[in-house]
Amino acid sequence: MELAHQDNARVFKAFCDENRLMILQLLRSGEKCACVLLEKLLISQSTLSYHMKILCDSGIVDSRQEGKWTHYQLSESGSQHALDLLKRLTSLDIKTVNTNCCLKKPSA
Amino acid sequence: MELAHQDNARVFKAFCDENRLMILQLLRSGEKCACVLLEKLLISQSTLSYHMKILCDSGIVDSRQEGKWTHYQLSESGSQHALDLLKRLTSLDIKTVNTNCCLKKPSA
DNA sequence: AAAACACATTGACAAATTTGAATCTGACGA
DNA sequence: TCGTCAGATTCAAATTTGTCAATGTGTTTT
Repeated sequence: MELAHQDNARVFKAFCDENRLMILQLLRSGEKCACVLLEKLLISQSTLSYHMKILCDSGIVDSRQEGKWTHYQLSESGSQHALDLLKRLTSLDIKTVNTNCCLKKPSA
Repeated sequence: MELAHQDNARVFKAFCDENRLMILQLLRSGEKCACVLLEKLLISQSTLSYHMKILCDSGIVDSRQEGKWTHYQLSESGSQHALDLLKRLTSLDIKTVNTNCCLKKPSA
């Protein structure tokens, strides 16, 4: 288990860019289409598109097409997955706890 | 509130590199000194030191000096902070929900 | 005191990420 | 059908990140 470090890293890439955090903040108030996001951010249209792709790929955001508009919203399942993952990555694993380390010199 | 996107992004940088995820995984079994981590990873000593600095700066890992050894362990408070942050970043903000968007043309 | 050790820091380079201008695609609207 | 609009994609440039060799700093050992 737990070998998918590459996939796990991708999930958190969603959260380590300032612009993406601003986008998420905007989505906290509900579904938004790209044009609304664009007018609230100081970035170009192609840059927004680039970030939305990363957010969707990470599973944190869902997109919905409606005519020529694309609507984005926070994904509940994606967020839950990220939370579960984060919890797992930072919790002690009782079964394997072992603090033997170099400061305990072999007394042999 | 919530203007510290730069600081928030720093927290999640801890989790978006494969080597750092492997390091966290190793720390799940308890406190480890740098030399133990080094022998389990295929990276140079300076690279390990670079990653440990990022992990400590993000608050996810604490370090403790003991003689010439440095011991690292998961920070419970740092992890909790990351969890709280993630929860906040991905939850709907009931107070400001507003899905008015461009597809609803003004009927004026 | 001198040598060895553990780890941090610096510098240089490679690789990945972020950016906007230009272009492409598909969906309306006239 | 043609022109326009929303947004994705491509491309090249700029920036950031990750890496290791070399060196620095502080500690322990001899």
